[in-house]
Amino acid sequence: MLAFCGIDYCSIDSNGRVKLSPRNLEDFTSKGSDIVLFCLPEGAVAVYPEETYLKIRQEREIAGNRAASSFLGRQMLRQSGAWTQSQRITAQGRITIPQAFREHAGFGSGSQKMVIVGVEIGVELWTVERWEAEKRRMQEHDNLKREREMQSDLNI
Amino acid sequence: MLAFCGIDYCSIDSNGRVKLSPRNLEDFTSKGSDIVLFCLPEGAVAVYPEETYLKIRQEREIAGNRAASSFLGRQMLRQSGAWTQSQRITAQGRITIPQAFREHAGFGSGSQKMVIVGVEIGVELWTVERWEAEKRRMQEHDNLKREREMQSDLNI
DNA sequence: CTTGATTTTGGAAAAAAATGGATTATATTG
DNA sequence: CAATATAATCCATTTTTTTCCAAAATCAAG
Repeated sequence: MLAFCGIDYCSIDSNGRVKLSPRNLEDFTSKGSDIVLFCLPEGAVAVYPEETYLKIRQEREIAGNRAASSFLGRQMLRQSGAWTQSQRITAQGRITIPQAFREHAGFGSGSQKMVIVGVEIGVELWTVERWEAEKRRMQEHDNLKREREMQSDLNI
Repeated sequence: MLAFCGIDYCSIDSNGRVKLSPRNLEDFTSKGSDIVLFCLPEGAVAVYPEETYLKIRQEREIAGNRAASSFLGRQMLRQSGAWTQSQRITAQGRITIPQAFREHAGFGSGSQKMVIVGVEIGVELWTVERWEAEKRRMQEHDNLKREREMQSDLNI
């Protein structure tokens, strides 16, 4: 079975809680129920199993211990610290998105529809509008790429 | 579980006291309840566990051990001396920000809303306004980065 | 050195928010 | 169309946060 695939339309309640589909739940719990929420610059919230996140985190490890004594170093720490939070999936299969993360991803204060997108190594939470926009953006990019490939095939 | 992560909206009272969230409190107390307050040039106050701060300071010392025999050396000592203060977290999980530090970070005299930002090795205290500005600055940087990446994908 | 005033500190009570669970609604499958 | 499974809403309980008050400590003036 492929893990973390497909798209779910579901809802986030006024307390920021999201119920995972049984399929996604299973994918998470098979790696332990510790997860990491991470605000993506794209304007969505990513959810990874903790062990997966730790690997990602290592790849962009900060050089040396000088981190806290320079502007850039502090900014990097701030970036990854502020927009990351670990959590545990509840007994009812729900996760709670913290206030600041909800704002980042464009979720209002009431309960509303949203989209959970599987991204193979975890899932991403999007508002319906932003997901639609992202889909369009990806398609445009692909179209451009197609044209380039066709063009360069002619030039050989 | 990741330490010192996430963002908390909370408040500072008219005496400069801030209540830490249980999550952050736990992260501090696991390293002993001695902490160091440090005014950042970014216009916020950083809070590190004492042992973490000592490491940061050591790194800085290596860079310049001219100490008290030059203008620059004295200025560095003055800088870290004046804008650093050690303290202990109270039994109620509160810390008190000294008057001078409050002014540095832009906190007025009354009680007001503020933001506690996790930075992996400690936390930072920001006024709401300054944190919003800092967020925008980081986001702009990310937007530029995204455009570059997309562009270079087309040029392969 | 003593007294009075002001600031700081700790604690408790009230308010707000988050959590868990259960019931109701919706959708899906046979 | 009915039965089952899944999702969403609502409510009660607990936890957390904030405000307020009293006690202690510090400081200043006499």
